[in-house]
Amino acid sequence: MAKVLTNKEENYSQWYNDIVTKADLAENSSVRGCMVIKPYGYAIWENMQHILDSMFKKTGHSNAYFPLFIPKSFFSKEANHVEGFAKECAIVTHYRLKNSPDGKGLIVDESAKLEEELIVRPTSETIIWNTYKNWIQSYRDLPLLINQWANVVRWEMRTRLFLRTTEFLWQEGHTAHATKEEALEETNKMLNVYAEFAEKTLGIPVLIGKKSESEKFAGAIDTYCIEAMMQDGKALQAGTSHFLGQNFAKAFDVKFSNKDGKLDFVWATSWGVSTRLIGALIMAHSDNNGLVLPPKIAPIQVVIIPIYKNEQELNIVLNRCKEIKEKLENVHLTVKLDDRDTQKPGWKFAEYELKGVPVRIAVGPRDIENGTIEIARRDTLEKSSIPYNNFCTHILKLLDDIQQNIYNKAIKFREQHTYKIDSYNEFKVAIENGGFYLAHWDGTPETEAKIKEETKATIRCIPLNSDNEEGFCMVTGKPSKKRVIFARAY
RNA sequence: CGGGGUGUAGCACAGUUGGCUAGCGCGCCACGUUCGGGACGUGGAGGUCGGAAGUUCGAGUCUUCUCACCCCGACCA
Repeated sequence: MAKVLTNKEENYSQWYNDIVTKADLAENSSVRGCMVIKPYGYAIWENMQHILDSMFKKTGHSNAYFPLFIPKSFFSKEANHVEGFAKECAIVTHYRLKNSPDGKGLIVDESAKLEEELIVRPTSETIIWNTYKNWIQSYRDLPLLINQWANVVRWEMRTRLFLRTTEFLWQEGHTAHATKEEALEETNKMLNVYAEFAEKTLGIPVLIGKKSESEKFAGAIDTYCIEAMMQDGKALQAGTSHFLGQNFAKAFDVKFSNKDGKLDFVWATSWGVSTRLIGALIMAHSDNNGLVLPPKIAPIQVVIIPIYKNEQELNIVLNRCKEIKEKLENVHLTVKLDDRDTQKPGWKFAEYELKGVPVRIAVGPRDIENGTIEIARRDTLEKSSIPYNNFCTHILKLLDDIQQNIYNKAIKFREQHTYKIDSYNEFKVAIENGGFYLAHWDGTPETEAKIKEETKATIRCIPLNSDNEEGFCMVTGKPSKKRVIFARAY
């Protein structure tokens, strides 16, 4: 087979880019730092949307939509928030163009300058809280549980397909609560929704934890996150859930009357995941033959490829293929029958491997004769021949196996690349090979900054699900109550 | 914004100290043989060599300017 992908071990970035482009997920657009998501890539995103949406509905959330543009003044009402985002905003200053006097195209009409500039949202806290102010008067209006599916723009210096683009798609939940406890519970609940989605649907094991002060969201009291390990040993933040305290309520003056008739500021949370999850999916599971998709998220779960030499064989084989397709669709699988006569079977095999389709069925004259079908699973690349009778049950079980196996493989990889470490000198050497390092830290931003500067590693999170352990900071030797996770990150 | 690099066919590239009609591979089109792991043969189409100016008898090649993109840093879901 012709080599189509860069070897993962040779050049991880190139391998990643190859998969994104060759599996037909996305490409760079001519617009600076922006990405065109192609139909196959978008289908993955749509599946994520559907599954997440149903999880949000179950937890009582509703979808709504807020404006793309945020007046600059809204944006600067929360001090930490503005500081965090000011450096990466796209700003609308004018609303009209005119013909250039020299006849060479269009220029900005200076007379159409906006009185107040509009910011293209990098996140919607400000516009949403400005709106919530009018929606909330009483404890009877709470909790307010809203989610938005939207695009946002962050003017990043360097971009990478799916992982960091100037414009990206995401969902952002913004909730308002009467009490601190309830808001904290919401923060935690949504973090767990994300963790469950990552693990059960995407097959990506994640660590749940809290961000350090320097890594937390601009404007949050606490930021919680799910962190995943990619196959080069680097960490990827796959989702965040923020406890915003009363920061935004105070900035936008959102008060409500409680049951005792007293005025109080509401408590807030926000949480989001983005198209970055597609990048996570690629980097967590793919191999040198291309993408490997967990069945639950795959746009095509089973592909059927007919094999034939002449028209007579084609008729027989194609009839069998159509039967197979119908039976699989009856058990609610997404099936594609690729009966194009413009590509040959070998080409199609390679193509669907590149695209990560979990199960491939091939049917040829030999199978018709023997009463079998050939099935190949993408995760292990194993092929086998099974009887045509009752193949549906077999496929359903196989898809479950694949879903589970992909997750098991990923968690095994993470375990093999997670280390407890106590010596900073050893850490400096070991971090070069990637991986997660559980180490003691004295809790100060200074030490964190020193480690980042010297090793490019950051604290990914302070894990929530691990036991306390007395120890001493690997850098300063000061006492520590718990190990935190260090890694290099995307 | 600093440091480095690249612009030649849809993609990936070669093109010598300036020289004749600008090339290879993949892909594309046609025909034939093939079709159970990205088939092969023969023929064919496709280029203002990123842009502008300059040097020269002559520029893909040299000079200046300019634009775009990529990589490394700072920033970040």
